[in-house]
Amino acid sequence: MENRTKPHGRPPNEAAGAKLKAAALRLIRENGYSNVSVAAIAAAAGVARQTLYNRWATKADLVLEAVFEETGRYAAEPPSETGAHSRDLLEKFLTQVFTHLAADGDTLRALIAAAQEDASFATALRDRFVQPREQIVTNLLHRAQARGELGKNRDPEMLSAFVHGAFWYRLLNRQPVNAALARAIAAEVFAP
Amino acid sequence: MENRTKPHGRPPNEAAGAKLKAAALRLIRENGYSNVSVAAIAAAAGVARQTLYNRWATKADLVLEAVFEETGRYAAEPPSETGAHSRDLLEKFLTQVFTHLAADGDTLRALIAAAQEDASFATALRDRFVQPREQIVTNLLHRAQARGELGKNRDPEMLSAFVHGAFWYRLLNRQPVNAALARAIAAEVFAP
DNA sequence: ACAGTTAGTGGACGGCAGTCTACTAATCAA
DNA sequence: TTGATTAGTAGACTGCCGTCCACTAACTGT
Repeated sequence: MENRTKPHGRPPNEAAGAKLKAAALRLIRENGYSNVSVAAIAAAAGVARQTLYNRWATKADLVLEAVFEETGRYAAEPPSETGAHSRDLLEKFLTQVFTHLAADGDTLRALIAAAQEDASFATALRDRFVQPREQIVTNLLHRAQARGELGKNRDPEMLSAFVHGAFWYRLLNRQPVNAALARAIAAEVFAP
Repeated sequence: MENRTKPHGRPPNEAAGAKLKAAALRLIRENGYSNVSVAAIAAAAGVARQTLYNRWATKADLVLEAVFEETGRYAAEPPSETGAHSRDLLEKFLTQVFTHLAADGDTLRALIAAAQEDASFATALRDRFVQPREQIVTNLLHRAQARGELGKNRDPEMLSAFVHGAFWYRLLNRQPVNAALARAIAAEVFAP
């Protein structure tokens, strides 16, 4: 039911939202997530603090949206077509994710941490970020199984959890998350 | 170089530390980690806030020590001896860890979150909690490989990251971490 | 007994998050 | 033009964290 009741009142200043997202990303990349206060973001955007809270409930929600707009598109490409081996498709996909994460790995760590203290933000993070990526890998593994590149006795859901789990485990323990890890994960998943 | 200079001055009140740990565990289990303030813990222990800060730098450090004293011993048992298959040893070990974690799963999530915002606490958590458990599994997998229960082409370090990663991934995404997961993990690691 | 040293207490302080309120600004409908 | 409605601004307010300080308490060596 489209609630198109043509709202009255002063229209939101779209530029303010954009400036807030830009300021948040810039400040956080410069100083680290926990060293940037909501007040500092609002000040850098030239906007009142309340204007930020009019759009997002917490700093985490703002940053999630800002990061998502920058990197969210990339991982949306499902690698399927060609005749390449599924192992290589998986490695390529993971390498892409890890590469685009290089600039914001610390920020993602902070967002995962924020999700532990805020159930509704956890849902948002899961819906927008975690689930889609998990689904891509699960689909890839199912296809691999159908093509006979993965044993029929393997469990694609569990393996997908292994893959993302290894990624999270490395990330949250401040260990390198790079192309070498992508290669090692893909090799182990498809180890004969 | 043992610094045994027999310190002068008023001796620390050992009971205060114990009361603080007990109060912290009790309050957190009742109300959740983030709903318990340092002031509340100190008040419940009948002690000044500064006394808490004399012993621990943050709430996270206090809680880590309190949880560690309760559950830290359990996972220290390395399952090796018998003639059982390594798959079953792994499942048994994971079931033990998950079971003893049942009461404090939310607390562990909060500690992992705290580690993302505090590098020195991250080190403490890793040294006391994460590393030892990872080592146990890695050793188990190496033994399995030596016994021929795991293919020579498999990578025990990567598999260990898979195991703990799957655990973290489930825990941090608020999904069940129970005996069924232990069974599924062990089955997948040793899938032929 | 007394000086030196360390611990515990109560309270002040600055910084931050998130809420709220009074006021001003922009838009639509009648 | 006027009233209703919504957005933005500035600032107050509460609750929390972590630090700091002045004062008191307990212990050791001389």
